[in-house]
Amino acid sequence: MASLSSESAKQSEDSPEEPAGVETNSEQKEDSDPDEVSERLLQTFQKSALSFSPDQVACLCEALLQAGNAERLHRFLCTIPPSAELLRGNETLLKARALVAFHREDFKELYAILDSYDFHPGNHGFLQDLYLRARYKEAERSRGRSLGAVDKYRLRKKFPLPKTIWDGEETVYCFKEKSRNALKECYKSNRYPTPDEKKNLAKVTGLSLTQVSNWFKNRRQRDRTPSGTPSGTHSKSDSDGNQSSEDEVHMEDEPPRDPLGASPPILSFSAVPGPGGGQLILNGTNGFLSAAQPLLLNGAGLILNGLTLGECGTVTLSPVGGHPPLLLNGAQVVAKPGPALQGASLTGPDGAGARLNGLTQLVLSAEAGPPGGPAAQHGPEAQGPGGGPLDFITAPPGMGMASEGAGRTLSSSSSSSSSSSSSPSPSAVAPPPGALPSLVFAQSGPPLPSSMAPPGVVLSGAVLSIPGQQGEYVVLSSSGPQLAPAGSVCQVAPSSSGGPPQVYSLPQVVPSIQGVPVSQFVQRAAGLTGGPQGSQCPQLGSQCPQLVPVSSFSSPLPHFHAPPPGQPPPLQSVALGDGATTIVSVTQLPSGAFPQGLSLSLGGAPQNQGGPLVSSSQAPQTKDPVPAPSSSSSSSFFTPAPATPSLSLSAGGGLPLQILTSTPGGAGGAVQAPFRLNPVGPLQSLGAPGVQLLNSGVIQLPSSPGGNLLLGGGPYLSVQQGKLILTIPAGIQLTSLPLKGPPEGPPLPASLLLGPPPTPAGVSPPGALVSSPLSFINSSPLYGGPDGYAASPQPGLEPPALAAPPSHLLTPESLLSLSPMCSGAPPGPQLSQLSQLSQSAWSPVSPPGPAGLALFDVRGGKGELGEDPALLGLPGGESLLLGGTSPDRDGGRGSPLGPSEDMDEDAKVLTQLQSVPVGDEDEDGLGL
DNA sequence: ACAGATGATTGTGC
DNA sequence: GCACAATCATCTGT
Repeated sequence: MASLSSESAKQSEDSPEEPAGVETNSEQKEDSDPDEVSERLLQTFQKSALSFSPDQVACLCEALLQAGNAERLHRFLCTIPPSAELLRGNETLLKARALVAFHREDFKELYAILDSYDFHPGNHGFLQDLYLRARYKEAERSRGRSLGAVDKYRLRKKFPLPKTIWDGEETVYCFKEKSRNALKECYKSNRYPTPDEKKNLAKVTGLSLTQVSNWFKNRRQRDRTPSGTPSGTHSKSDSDGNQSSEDEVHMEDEPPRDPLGASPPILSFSAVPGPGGGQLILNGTNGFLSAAQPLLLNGAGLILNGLTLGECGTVTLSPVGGHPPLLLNGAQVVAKPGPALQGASLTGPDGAGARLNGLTQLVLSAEAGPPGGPAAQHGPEAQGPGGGPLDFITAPPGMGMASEGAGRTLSSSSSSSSSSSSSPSPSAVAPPPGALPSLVFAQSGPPLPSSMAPPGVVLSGAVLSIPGQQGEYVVLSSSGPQLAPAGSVCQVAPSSSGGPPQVYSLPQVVPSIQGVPVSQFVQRAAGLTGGPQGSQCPQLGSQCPQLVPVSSFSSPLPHFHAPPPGQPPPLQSVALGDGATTIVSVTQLPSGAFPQGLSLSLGGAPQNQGGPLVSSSQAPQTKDPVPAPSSSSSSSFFTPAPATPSLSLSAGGGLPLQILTSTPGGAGGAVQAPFRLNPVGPLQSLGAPGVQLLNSGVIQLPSSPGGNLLLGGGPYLSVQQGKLILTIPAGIQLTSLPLKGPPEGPPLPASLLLGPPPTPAGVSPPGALVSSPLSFINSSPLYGGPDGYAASPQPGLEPPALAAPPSHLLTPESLLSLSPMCSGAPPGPQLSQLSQLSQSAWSPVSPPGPAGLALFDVRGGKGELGEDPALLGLPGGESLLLGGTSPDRDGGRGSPLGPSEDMDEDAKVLTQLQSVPVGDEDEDGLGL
């Protein structure tokens, strides 16, 4: 754009007469609005711009400025040769150019313009506003989040207004010192000035009559109320410093501060080196994990690739079984001191320790804290029909959370930011901006299967992940032999190529609990758990609501694999590939019916080039498959088996797990459907081998009000081809713990925003993921997670240990968020998707069930089925599944799940979170 | 028009 | 970045 002007300038240097930038618009038409007139005028003028005198040009600019159409103004300016004559002394033109520069976000140019000329005081207001907005916007960009009042204040301090647009007079608060003095003088003599005196004061001070009146009123109020009465002296001496006189000791205060702070670890992963060798792999460029709470990583192998861990109170990495080590590759870990103390420790197995490769920021600080109070307890509320209190939620910074409050994140990556991220972490090393390093936490032990890249499929344990060669497909499945009622098969075929897809069959996963509805299990679980929490259980017991988001199937089917022939599923296949993302949702049947099997089939679809397709098919029945929302909400559907090779996962009876992914709707819309996991079931152990979540969009893990999320068995997250895959191996428990829920949207650095590397290959080494149970593949960032994740390695292991104290569990607020956030950077196609996705926020919704707690337990292991006492005995008894409902406030897009409840607070939270990130502010004020 | 209460900003210190 | 006090603005009741 600037180019236009420059070009034109060249052409007609001094001769204003040349038709310089003609090119600009040929298009016309546009709004029929009121603006139409101005548009026409503009067009007309543009054609003959040359003939205008500077005054006329200025007039036209003024008109366009008033109209507030930056676009047109820009076009118009392009037609004007930047000749000195025209510009000289033409403030209107400069203003116009400044405005255009602002809209184009060419801040440098804006500042240059503002500095280049001493503007008339009459224009100061406008230009000051422009200047400050530019500063704010710039900061927002670099920080990846919207600015709060304080942030803006600091920026104002940091970047004082240019003298050219400011008289230089100091102002305190809103009033200039001079005005304040005049008011004070008057107040001394007369606390109740007459209207005339007020008018006079207003005139003298430049303030409005209202302001003068308010000032006197407030002044009297302050004099009166506060402490007593300084009456005579009311005047504080003013500037001289006086004010302190009053004692400020007001009350003491502070009720207990947030208990939230101290909570049990929110996120813990533990993998056992079992056969499958539980590994935790976090691989993503965008990935961001932020937890207010401590992070516990316990397990055999941890691989963090490209993830940023932020705000964890504590991070504990302890290798189990001597397994090796942690590999941090380019990952950043920033932990803030948390209340609770688990002593942060980073430990490598054997001492061998973790390896840090690449840029890594590791900051661990541990503090001891009380176990945390349960701040918000779920109490009664937790339950709710729908809503338990959901706690957590994270929104991407960019996303707009209005509230920034929470998010603090590590932003090291932000590029320019002058801001020093001063975080306390000495050790922190800021990664180079651009580089988002891929971080990899790789275990030393098992070699990462990068080699496997080829079509290779790696099966370990229950999970199978295959990175496609070209990233074509990724399949993760874990098998759980046992229960699978329906023989579901997982097939993975490389899609991209037209070639014959290869299909692999994997054992099915069957979560079902012998036909028993999950809800029941839940209850049982509760009962088993007993304990303190038991009390709460009742709520749970009531029935775990199962989330039934969409209309999925109403009738229970035994299990199905194939979709009913007749129905054309609305969405049959989804391509996870960059390009198109679709949503797949697998829902359980509404209460009552549990489908026995669910199958997901992933076909190799051509993602953009290779993206895998995912289709889910369920059996079902009637339902209209598509509730679909107009916009895309998550819908559930069945997909028949795609012709293309596909991978299908089938879960046996009653999986409690829902997976919803939203699609971009195609188009334009904002599709924000998040990916949701709704846990339905209680703790049961499922024989299910694994659960996969594929989500192009956002994954939500709702946390139940009280729950912890336990992941046992080594779930891992992997990002491939831009997708985040969560794989849950055979046995896994998920419990949600409450966290503080700051929305942390971690602001993503720009680079992060981009998300997963475009490369098809994706970040994750394909083979790598072998055994881990849980994988997330995410093309888009993930957001919020459940508060805590605790993973217990294997069934055998005691989850409880990991689990946070019960008390904490309930806290609604705490949530863990996993968020790889993205900001909405729009650019590339992929990006665009991401951005869309990113917008969606996780909203945890409490499960419908009375208690918000649901437990999710998936176990795959062979043999380990169900009944694991351990599992049942989740800490807290509250178990949580991943589930969430979607609170969609957005428009209802559909949150199917949602019956929700009242979301009182949740709502608030959501609101904040949802605010969208990027960009937006601008328009406001400038009126353009 | 003023008193009060209350909400939003601003300014500072840690 | 948070906490807190100082200021201002706005709304309600009298």
